[in-house]
Amino acid sequence: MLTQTLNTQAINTQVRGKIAPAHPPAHPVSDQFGAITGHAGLVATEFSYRKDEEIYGEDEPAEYVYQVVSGAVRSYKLLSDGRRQIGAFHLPGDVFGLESGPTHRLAAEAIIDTHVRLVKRASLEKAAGTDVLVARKLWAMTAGELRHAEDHMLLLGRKTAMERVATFLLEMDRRLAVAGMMALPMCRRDIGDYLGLTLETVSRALSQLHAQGILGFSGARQIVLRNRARLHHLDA
Amino acid sequence: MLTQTLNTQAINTQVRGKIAPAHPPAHPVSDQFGAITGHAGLVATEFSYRKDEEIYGEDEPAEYVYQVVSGAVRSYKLLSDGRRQIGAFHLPGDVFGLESGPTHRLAAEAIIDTHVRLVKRASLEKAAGTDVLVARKLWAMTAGELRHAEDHMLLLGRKTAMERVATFLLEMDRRLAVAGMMALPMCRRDIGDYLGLTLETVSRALSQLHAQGILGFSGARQIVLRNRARLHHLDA
DNA sequence: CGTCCTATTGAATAACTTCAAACCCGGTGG
DNA sequence: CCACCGGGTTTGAAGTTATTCAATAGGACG
Repeated sequence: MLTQTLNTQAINTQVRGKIAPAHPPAHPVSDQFGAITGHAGLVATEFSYRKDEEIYGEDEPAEYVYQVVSGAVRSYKLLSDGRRQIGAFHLPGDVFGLESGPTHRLAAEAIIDTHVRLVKRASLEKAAGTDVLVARKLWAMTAGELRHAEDHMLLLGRKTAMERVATFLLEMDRRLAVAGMMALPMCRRDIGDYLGLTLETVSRALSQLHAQGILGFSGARQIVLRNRARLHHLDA
Repeated sequence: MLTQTLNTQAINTQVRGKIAPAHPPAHPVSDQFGAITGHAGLVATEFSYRKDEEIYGEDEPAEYVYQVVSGAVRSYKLLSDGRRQIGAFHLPGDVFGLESGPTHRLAAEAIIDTHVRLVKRASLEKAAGTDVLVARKLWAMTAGELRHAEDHMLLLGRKTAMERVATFLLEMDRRLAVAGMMALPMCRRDIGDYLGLTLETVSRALSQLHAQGILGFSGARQIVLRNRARLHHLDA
């Protein structure tokens, strides 16, 4: 597939190794899969998805649990008329698709060409049934997702457009900044659908932050934060 | 305390029994505490909170896990300037305050006079460490909260005011309707802070639904749904 | 070097909020 | 028993924020 070779980020990561991107995120990834697979001797498979390819659909049976090796994934829900709410972005190291019940409650798509590792949900269930530490880890991962969702409800329900964009920039800075610069894998529409805004409103907020010198661009998706303190202040 | 006897809902439930309200909600409550305490022989204490009393604060150590016996509880986050997002309402039978980590990430307050049962978090942790079924149940409860949060993100990020109110009414109808009527324990401001709207917008939406004959009032907080199909249609 | 997709910017519009006043009802006290 | 509070709710009018519709600009890639 030529499309894969078009994405330099995916190539680089794949060439370098199994999981860790070239520059490990500041965020504590600590190999969440390893904590499980190491313990229970589970078999992890690798797989790739092309840009915009669906990984699983909403309400599909949850057969696998995934970890992003390289690339990026969006998890989302749709309304009948096409309005979309992205609940989370999954970046290298992140686990996604983990369910306690039988089905995926959000759909997942690759934002860019993406490599994942995956294990069968059933084998995790089995491991959790015999190993209390595995069970504890699964709970902790779901609880981590819940915390993010709770923070995001506050953003969606009560923050202004500028506050939402500021929060987003700080989150992405924390999760994927390399040498003070972040390479956003997602487009403005994705950001808008994550923040409950239109793509135009996101663009206007970013332009305003740029005009105030709070951030710098080198291409629309390459952003440098020049003043995190002011961004925190805008975050409310 | 006279205040307690003023709330008929609380009285009725307390008189009838420990947990189940007179008319069990369609929603599967199935005594979530019992599934744990029965298994591990944990000691549950009872406690009461008066209207608007704080049960725990945001970021407080999570010492207990609670179950509503009667009354109602709101879980919420605040921004520094006082804007509030209610993440969930907890009604009789619901478990709340369950954390995988060390602290409560939302604050909780009694909406009306409320009775709870509670168990020490540490004893649950201990039980989960020896009994895989308990561990599995705790995970499932957190996963249930996550599902609700994911649905609510869609509402907060992408639904219109009318759609939000319609969703709210259907949720409350499902969870606390008795003989086709629901007695809302919370005020319009609470509803607004749950739906990411102002109390005035909530009131206007309810008035409009009333004018269209979709619901009936007998007092501002006693609502009868007269046409669930049309409400579902408005929900998008 | 052109093409296509994405992003930016502008202007008009719509939805919701804000501010304000009136109303309603449950509870209190005369 | 009734009048009166007072918090909560409804309704109205003006204002604000974000959306929508439209056009231009920018970049990556062939």
